[in-house]
Order: sequence, then C-alpha cells, then structure tokens
Amino acid sequence: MKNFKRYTVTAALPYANGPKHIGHLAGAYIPSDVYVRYLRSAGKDVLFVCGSDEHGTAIPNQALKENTTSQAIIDKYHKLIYDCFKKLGIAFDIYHRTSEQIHHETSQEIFLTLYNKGLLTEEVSEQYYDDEANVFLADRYIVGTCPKCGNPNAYGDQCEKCGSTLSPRELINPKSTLTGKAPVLRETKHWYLPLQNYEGWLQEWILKEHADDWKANVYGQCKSWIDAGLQARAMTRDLDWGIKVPLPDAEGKVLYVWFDAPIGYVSATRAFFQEITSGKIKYAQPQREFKNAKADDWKTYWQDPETKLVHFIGKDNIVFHCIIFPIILKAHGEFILPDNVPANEFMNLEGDKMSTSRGWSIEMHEYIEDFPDKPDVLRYCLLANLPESKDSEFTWKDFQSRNNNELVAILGNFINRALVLTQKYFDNKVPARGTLQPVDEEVIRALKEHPRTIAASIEQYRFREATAGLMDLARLGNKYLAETEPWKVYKTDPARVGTILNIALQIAANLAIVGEVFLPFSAKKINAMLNLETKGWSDAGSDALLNPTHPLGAAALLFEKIEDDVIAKQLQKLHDKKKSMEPVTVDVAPLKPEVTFDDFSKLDIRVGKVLAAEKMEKSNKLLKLTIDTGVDKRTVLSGIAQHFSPEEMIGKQVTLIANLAPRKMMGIESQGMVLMAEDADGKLKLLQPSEAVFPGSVVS
RNA sequence: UGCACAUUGGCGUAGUUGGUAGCGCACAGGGCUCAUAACUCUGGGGUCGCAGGUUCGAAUCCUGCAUGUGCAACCA
Repeated sequence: MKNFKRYTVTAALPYANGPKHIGHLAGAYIPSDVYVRYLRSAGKDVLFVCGSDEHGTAIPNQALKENTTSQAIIDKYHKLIYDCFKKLGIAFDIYHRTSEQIHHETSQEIFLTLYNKGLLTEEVSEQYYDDEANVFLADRYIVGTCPKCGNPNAYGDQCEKCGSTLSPRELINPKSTLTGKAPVLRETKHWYLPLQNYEGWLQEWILKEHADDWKANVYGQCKSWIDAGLQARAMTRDLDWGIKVPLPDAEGKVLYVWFDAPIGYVSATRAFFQEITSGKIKYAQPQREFKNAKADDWKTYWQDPETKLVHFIGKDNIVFHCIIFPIILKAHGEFILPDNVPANEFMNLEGDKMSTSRGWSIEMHEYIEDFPDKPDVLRYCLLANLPESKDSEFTWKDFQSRNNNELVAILGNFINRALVLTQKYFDNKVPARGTLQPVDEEVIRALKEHPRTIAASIEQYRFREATAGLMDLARLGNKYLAETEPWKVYKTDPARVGTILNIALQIAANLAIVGEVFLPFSAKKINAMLNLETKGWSDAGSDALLNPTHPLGAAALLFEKIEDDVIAKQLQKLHDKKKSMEPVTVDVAPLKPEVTFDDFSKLDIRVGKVLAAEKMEKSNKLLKLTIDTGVDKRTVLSGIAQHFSPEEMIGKQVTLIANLAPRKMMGIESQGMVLMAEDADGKLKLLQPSEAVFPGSVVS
C-alpha cells in the first residue's frame, strides 16, 4: 500500500433543507470522525472538511413550504446541523457553506476550465415549462396519465404503477405539480459533461486499480454504471437559486447542484487556509496546529499526489463521488482523485426505514435535547451498529443495552474499579510496580497488541470492529482484576497489590488514548480522573504512561444506567411523531358515478335532534336512537356504538335521511339513517350544522 | 423492469485467496464481592434464504428462484 504524506478527508455535505438524523451520522459523519481522530492522534497531517450543501431545487421548494425565503432556509438549517455536529464531537477543521462567495468562484473557475478546454457540449432541447410559476419543470414535478398502463398519477420520469421508464413528453395530459396547470414546451440550452468519453479511463482506474481496496457495495455500484454505458449529463439547470453559469449567454441558468456540491470540499479547503492565514476566522476550527500555513496550501491537499483523499458518504451518493466528481477532477487535470470512498449502507430504525418526512427518525437535535450529556452513548451505539456491509438497525432497546451492558458495566466499571481500589489502598497515588508474574506479563503483552489491531481495523475502514476492540481492551482490564483479586491479596501482600493496580491504571490510561478516537467526551473524563494530559497514539500500548506516586484526580462515574422508562418514552415519542406526520388525505375514496339533480332531490335530508339513545342488546355496533325529525319522533338504528356512547348522543343534532325505506335490524325497525363522516383512521364524526337549527330543517 | 449489495443460532452480527461456523446481547450453571447487582469463568443453542451445479471438500465459486435495500428519473 502506498504511503501518503497527508490526508484530505471529506464527509458528505449535508443538504440544508431540513434537519439530519442519526442515520446520516452512521452513514458518513461518525466513521469519518473516528478515522480523522485516529489519524490526528497518530500525528498525521490531516484536514477534515465538510459544510452545508445549499443549492438545488429542493431549497426553494422547502422555502415555499415553510413560507419563507431560500436564504432563510439555508441559514436556519446550516446552523442547526452544525450545532449538532459540534455537540456530538464531530471535529471538522472547517464546516463551510456552498452559498459563500469563495465557493461560487471556485465552482465557476472549474466550470470555465472545463468549458475552455472544450470538454463540455452545448445542447438545446425542448422542456416543459410552467408559465404560471415561471419555472422549467424537473421530470419529477410533472404528473400525467401513463401511456402504457393508464395510471393517471404517473411521474414525468417513471410510472410507479407499471414501473416503466417514461419521459415527460410521453405523458397524456401532463400537469405541473406546482400549480396544477398544463405545462408548455419551451426551448432551453444546457451544457453537458459527456461522461461516456471517460469510460475507458474509469475502467482502468476503478475496475482495475481499485478492484481490491474498495468496498464491495461501492465497487459493484460503479461497475454496474460503467458496464451499462455512461451518457452525457447536463451540468446546468434553469433555476434562479444557485451558482450562475459563468458564460455570457447563460441568463437564468445555474450550475447543477451535483456539479457544485462536491466542489464544496475544495472551496472549504480554500476558505480554511484563507481564514487561518489571514486570521479572519469565520468557519475554520483547526483541530491541530497548521504550522507555516500559506493561503495557497489548499492546493497541497487537493493537487499533490502524495495526499490521500478519502470521501465518506452514504450509499445513495456513490455514483456522484465515484464517477461524476472524479470525472470533473480528471477533466480539469490538476486534481488528485479519491483513494477510497468507503460508503456505508443505511441504518434502519425499529424495523423500518428512517425518513424525516414520514416522521420515522431520530433527528440529531432531538437526541441532543433529550440526552444532552450523552453524546458518547450515541456515538458508541452507532459505531457498534454501523451499516458497513449491509443495512443495519437502530433500536432503543439496543441503545439501552449497549449503554448499560457495555459502556456502564464494562468500560465505566473498569475505570471506576481501578480508581476506587487505588484510592482505598494507596491514597489515590499510582503505586510502584514490583516483580512481574506471568499473569502480569501476559496482560501487558495483550495491552500492547490492542492498539495495533484497532489501528489496523481503522485503516481498513472497519470501524465496527475497531470499536469492539476498544471494549475488548476494557474487558481485558476487568478480567485482569478478576484473576488477580487485589482486594483479597491486600490482606497478605500489599506490595503485590501495588503491582496489580499500577498495571490496571496503565490499562485505564490506554483506554483514554484509544477512547479519544471513539468517545472523545469520555476520554477527556478519564484523563481528568487520571490527572493526565491527552496522549497520542504513539503512546498507545505502553505500560508506562503513569509514573509511581503520580497523584490521581477524583473518581467519577463515566456513564450512568438508562432505565426502562426512558426508553419507553422515546419509543412513544417516535410513534407519536410518525402519527402526527401522517398525511391528512389518505386513501380518498374514488368518485361515484354522476347523478342528476332529480336523483338528488328525491332524498329527504334534514336535521334532527336525538331525544334518547340506548345500546342495542347483543350488538356491539348498534345504538338505538329516538330522533325528533320535526314531523315526527322516530326510532333510528345507527352503527356507531364503537364511536359514541348513548349518553353523549342525547341532545345532539344530527343529519339524517328521513325518507329511506325502513329496515329491520336485530328485530327492530330503523326508520332513517344518520349521516357520518369517516376519518382516515376509521373514526366516525357526526355531521352537524355549524350552529344549532330547528329540528326538521331541510338540508339541500 | 434492469443493475448492484444483502439474506448466518431468539435478537444484533463477523467470517479477507473454498478446508471441521466465530462474537456481543439474551438464557443456564460456577467463582468473586473492589465496582453503577456491575465483573469473571463454563455451558446449551446454527443442516449459514430456497433449489440445483462445480469440487476430495462450499457460508465462501457458478446458475436459477424468493425476500429486503439502494441506484437507474433533471429527487441532493
């Protein structure tokens, strides 16, 4: 494997149209953060960039939905998302924004370079235009009747009923989903990147060079794209929100969001060096010292072949990061290419796909609100369940058991045991070590081995395995104490106990070093308890991190148990949220055949008043109502017993059909029918005049 | 519909070139009591989605089928 001088690590730019959930964390942000923390701890030259993706059609759409401006949307969600990352310990060197000037310039420069090299093609085509909303319509925003199966709700790109792929022009009776109007065809010009010209190169670069080191899901996805044959893809759009196409004849055109978004990594890097060299810090938060940095240093991180570029993303982004963006970089000519793109699969939640819009999700800010002092618990739980090779599952029960059985019982407990014993027997000072016994030598050997295997896992992007390694190290400590039983030995041989606790404390100090990568907040606490400065990975595995007589800090609990009711509450909250998000109009019954006015006027619909109500015996559905219809008082049976009690019906005004032929039910004749509206959830609601009217009032 | 990835004990999963299937949780029993009834040891439990094939030998390679997810659409 090639040895690199430095690393540029990116995490997918979150799209700033809404909050992000823990599935996003598991996909890209937690693994990238662990990777970077490890590299930093190992003293590597690494830069970790991310930022908000703030262009594309979905932003103005979200603005419409929230009744505000696009700018307000991106401001709101940029802040929300970044705050969450910070509180969860995701340690970017810079978290930038694609709406910044420097990003617009960088994207335009790269676009112009491709243009000037003659690598973009220009094409005029006819596209549907909504002349009420004054926008060109993306295929998705057009619905109409499917020419193949007659489904009236087929999208401009595909009919979901018969599965056939369509183009908007094929739809019968196309309509804009924005205004409901029929769209018109209009000519528009766009600039395309002919991806097919790079097929040969991609075959060489991905299919040959990365056959072994890219993950199966990533490699397979790329192979399927390349084998299917690539096509020219438009790199511009008709939209007024985004980066202006830097050409004279491109009024009203912006760069395609997938053209500019990955360039965001580059502009963030540029902004980073600009900010730290000028001292005008706006977004940069350097997580280590950047000595003698120059504004131009961004180039080293993006153009020097000795830099290793790694993109962390979710599986939905594979094609953009492995095919399209690399083609842009390659076409430009001066950039390095990603060495790896360790894309994760998706994380499900309690047996179902996570979805913010369906309300089936745990948003980052929701977690932080409910568990403000537990960022590491979430980090650990996600790390232990990362969807590295297939979709995985987050459940609150698992969250609880990971916390109680692993963080509390194994890691927290070991640290606590080592410290409490030292307090008790050695006045809270690190005891000196005597002659080592085989059991000591064995544990020291194992201690040295752990950081090595953990590092190897991380370098292969196997973060789940690496996390298990951390917990194994804590297990090693517990096992050592159980085997040596210092609390027993102390009665006969206090010096021997000194040796044991010295070694146990060295293990604790190692847990702080290794833990910093996975659980930074807890690692900090361990260091405070040990009264130790943060140490780097080069010290990991050492059995001499604490010197004899070194005074320890105060012992405190590292993690606390999570009780059942906390978990039950979260589950309830999740289900409630889903319910509140359910669309109002579900399964609306189709229209019945037309009737004439004469048909309608045959019905005698009038308002009556319930005088008496009682349950029908042996029926769980029927209520027997006595209704004042104005002309008479009559008995009506109504199948509403599961929705209304007899008591609450008495005195109510109801709408009834008074001339419906009488019908016998359960031995009693019903002389009319009370009208009800059935809600989406099957619940019945009374149909009443908005204000009380005289019984017998006719409805027409 | 096409392509890609996945399918392993009750649950969550590992299995890197084919060689008697590992781990965590849960479960049962033992040890210990320094520790947040935590720790530690031992044990039971899997014909590796289904059906074929290649091989001395297949969870692993090939074919077909089923199920799930993603992509394919100007959805970020």
